[in-house]
Amino acid sequence: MSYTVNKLARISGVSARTLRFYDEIGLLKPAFYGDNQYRYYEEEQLLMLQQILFFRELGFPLSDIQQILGSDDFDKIESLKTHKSILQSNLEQTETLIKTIDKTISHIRGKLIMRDAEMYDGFDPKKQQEHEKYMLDSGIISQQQVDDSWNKVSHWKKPNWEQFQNEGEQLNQDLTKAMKQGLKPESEDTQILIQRHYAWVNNFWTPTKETYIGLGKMYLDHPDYRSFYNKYHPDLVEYLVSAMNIFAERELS
Amino acid sequence: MSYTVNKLARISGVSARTLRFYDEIGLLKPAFYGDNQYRYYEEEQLLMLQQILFFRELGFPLSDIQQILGSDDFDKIESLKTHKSILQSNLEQTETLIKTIDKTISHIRGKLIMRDAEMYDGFDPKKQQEHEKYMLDSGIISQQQVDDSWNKVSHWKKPNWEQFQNEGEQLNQDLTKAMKQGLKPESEDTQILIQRHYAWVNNFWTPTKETYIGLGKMYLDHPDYRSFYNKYHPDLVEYLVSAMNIFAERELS
DNA sequence: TCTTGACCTTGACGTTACGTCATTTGTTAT
DNA sequence: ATAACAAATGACGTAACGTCAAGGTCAAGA
Repeated sequence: MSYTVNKLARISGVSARTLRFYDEIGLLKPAFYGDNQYRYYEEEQLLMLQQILFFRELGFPLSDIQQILGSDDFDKIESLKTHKSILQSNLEQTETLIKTIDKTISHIRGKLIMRDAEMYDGFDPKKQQEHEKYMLDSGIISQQQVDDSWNKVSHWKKPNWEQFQNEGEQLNQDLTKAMKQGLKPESEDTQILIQRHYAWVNNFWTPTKETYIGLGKMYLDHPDYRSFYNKYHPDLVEYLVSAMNIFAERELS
Repeated sequence: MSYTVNKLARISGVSARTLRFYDEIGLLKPAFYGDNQYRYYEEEQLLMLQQILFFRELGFPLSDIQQILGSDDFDKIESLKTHKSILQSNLEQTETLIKTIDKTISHIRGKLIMRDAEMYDGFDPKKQQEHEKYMLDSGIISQQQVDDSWNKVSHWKKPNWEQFQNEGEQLNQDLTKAMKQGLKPESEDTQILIQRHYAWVNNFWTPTKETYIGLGKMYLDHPDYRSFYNKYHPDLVEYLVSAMNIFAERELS
């Protein structure tokens, strides 16, 4: 019962090219060649091949496998031991690489959060921290909420940020338009816009009646926010905040 | 301050060939080429190179590095994440490989111990077990000592075994010679040989006066041992055992 | 000015373990 | 006989450089 290349390839799971290559480098010679130069393998070669594949899966280079299969059991054990220690140092190596990757990811994320924190409202990270401090000190939000908020956005992807910024931009434009049209802050249309504002803020945290009013107060108190909203219209902050107060009284608790 | 290839190579720790290669594949072009075709790099390229090397150490292929360095931080994080998961599956893979190696080592060791157990005294493993049983039953050694003995030899390397066998062979020949010369078992020369026998047995376990005598008794009782020593001389067993008894009485306790 | 030695250049082949053609010859089935 | 299939050889491609080889360039001393 002799196997031809493709038959042996199929039953052993390697390619015919591989068998030809092993023949070429002298790792596994066929049992004999036919008059047609065809390679014919037998059981013995099949067993040999299985040994080869075993060591190959362990990651031994073919040259080592050659020498290992020609050596006795003592030397096999030695080879296995040294190979094992190589694998073990690979393990450690890979573990530190993974740690490095983790550190790099959080580093980049830190940069990104800073950058985006600046981008979405036009304030630089230091000012952002001031605002946080203000909100903490004035009891608008708790430290826990600050942390939750950062955790929330740190998982955001690019599209999230873009959508978030677009929503904010659109909202402010719509508010400006409503104000210019002379709509009262308590008007239904404006309140619908404030509903959108509330939902928008929910991207970070969920204000209560009290803290939503506090947020409005911060808009008024802080020159950074004033100048931000002044880009749309000088009266926009007051308009927005009074509408927010009405919304808070009517809808929040 | 422009660096030439070798200078940049030295300060960055890569080879000049590597820099030329990176230029070739467009990964890191020099700041400019001189009229002499020399490559000149500047700080910017040094920083770039350090980025490249960072990702290279993480195991990224150069083609990926190209694309990563051209992408923004979001995509970098994504690349790092996917690379991390690749590394993690490598970890698992390697761990199972190590386990496989361990299993293979102990498998081969098992075979070896069997084979060597046969080789060193010419008995096959089953008979060896009989002898162990005999020695256990007759109180020559304890189960603990049997285990210790196997543990001892299972760490042996090829040279150990060869030396051990050579020592035994030499000792038996010397004993035969002494016997043929008409030396009495209690003669000093013969007792020195027995001293060697005692030391030889110590390769496995440390007999007491009583157990050393028991071992001699086994040599006499067991046909396997008789036929083993008969290869040297039909009277060798009796000669050896009586010398062992004298040694035990005089030297052991 | 000439030479020397250090430094630079561009090839081009070698490495690992095959994959993937292209081309040709051999076998088998209809 | 002819088509379809199987096997052969040969050669190039892969990744990331290492390692020559052969030849230009630069700074410095004689």
